[in-house]
Amino acid sequence: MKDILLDFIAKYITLTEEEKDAILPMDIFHTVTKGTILLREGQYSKESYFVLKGCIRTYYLLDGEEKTTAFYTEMEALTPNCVVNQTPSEYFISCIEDTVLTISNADKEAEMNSKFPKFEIMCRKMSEELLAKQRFDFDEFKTSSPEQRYRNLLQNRPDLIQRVPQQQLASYLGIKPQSLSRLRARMYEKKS
Amino acid sequence: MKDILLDFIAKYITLTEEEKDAILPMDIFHTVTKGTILLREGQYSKESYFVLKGCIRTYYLLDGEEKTTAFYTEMEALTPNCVVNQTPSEYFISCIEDTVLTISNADKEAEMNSKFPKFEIMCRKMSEELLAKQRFDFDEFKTSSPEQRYRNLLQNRPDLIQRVPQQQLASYLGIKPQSLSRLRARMYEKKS
DNA sequence: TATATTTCTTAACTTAAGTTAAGAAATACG
DNA sequence: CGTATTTCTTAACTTAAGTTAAGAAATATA
Repeated sequence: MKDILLDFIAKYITLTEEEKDAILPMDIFHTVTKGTILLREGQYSKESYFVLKGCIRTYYLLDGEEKTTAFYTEMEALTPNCVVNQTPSEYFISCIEDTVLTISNADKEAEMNSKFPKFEIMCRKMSEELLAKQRFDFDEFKTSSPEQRYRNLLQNRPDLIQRVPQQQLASYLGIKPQSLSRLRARMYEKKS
Repeated sequence: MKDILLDFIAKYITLTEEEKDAILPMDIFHTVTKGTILLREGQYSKESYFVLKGCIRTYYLLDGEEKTTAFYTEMEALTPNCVVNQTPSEYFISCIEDTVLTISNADKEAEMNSKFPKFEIMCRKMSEELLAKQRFDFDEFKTSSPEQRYRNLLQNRPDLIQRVPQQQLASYLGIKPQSLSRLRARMYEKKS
């Protein structure tokens, strides 16, 4: 399991055995069961997450309705807005599946940075890449119809369609669950 | 004009007079006229922009149609995806108004970092904040209707509605120009 | 200033998403 | 295993966005 984290880090920087040994005992590994809520609206959390196995989602509660806006699966990191802005969280984070993840915070990051300065360089790179990806995804969303978005998802993250409930997928695609059902029916009858 | 840059930096870090003096002669200030294209699809650029005065936009050319996805005005920074990913640009960047901006690149950033290490800390902070904002905007977009998005824009960036052509605003809102016209007509007849 | 060009608005029609509701399918759980 | 609960699908109807086209308004330019 811990190899996933090291593999991920290896994409950005090269670690010595010493450094690897420094990371693992940091007590950042956690196993959480399906349905666990990691963060609630209104909380002032300082925790960042990195998914090693499983799937978590962020969702807003608007007019009593859950609006899912993002999913994080293996090798994906999430620092909630509330951590960055030091404001109460506007959304919830919950586990869609039994999930193994690392939970970190500013103190632990500082510890990492002092143990090996490369770490900061890695974070910078990750942050930049994430920003670029985020912007690309947003652009793609803006310039696509719901059907195109669904086709994109099929193309790029087919696993999500299997592992995530449709109602959550729907709001992720910016539509209602009924519309997603209909859209899919439309697509599959076109094909035949 | 250069004060705008210093004011912006002051939001993140405190500069000594020496440091201020180090920044200004770096030859990063440029004035570009309305209509200038700073970056074209396909180019491998390494330049980052920071708008001091004026407005620039990013747009994709899809099926011969311009799809505007973002605007950058005073005090906003843009590092194009192609710079981060080292890939050809997927979009264009052009000036909507006569614009004053700084144009920077990795070399100049390195120069800055060596001149005062605080600079790197600032970039990290900015990057994190930007990521949080970007995610928030995306979430808001996903969970809103075109009309809500327009109302949001009226609320949060009313200047854009004045300074940006409607067809560009429309794709920024994820709809067609005709739909924006109609949407506005609908809104204003409701009010009366 | 007059004319050309671009941008914006309006309208009629088409397509697809939102809404409400009911039943089917899948899942949870006693 | 069977029942309860949740999730998904389907359908009919409403609302709004996409499309096509034409004319008005604004802007650029000769």
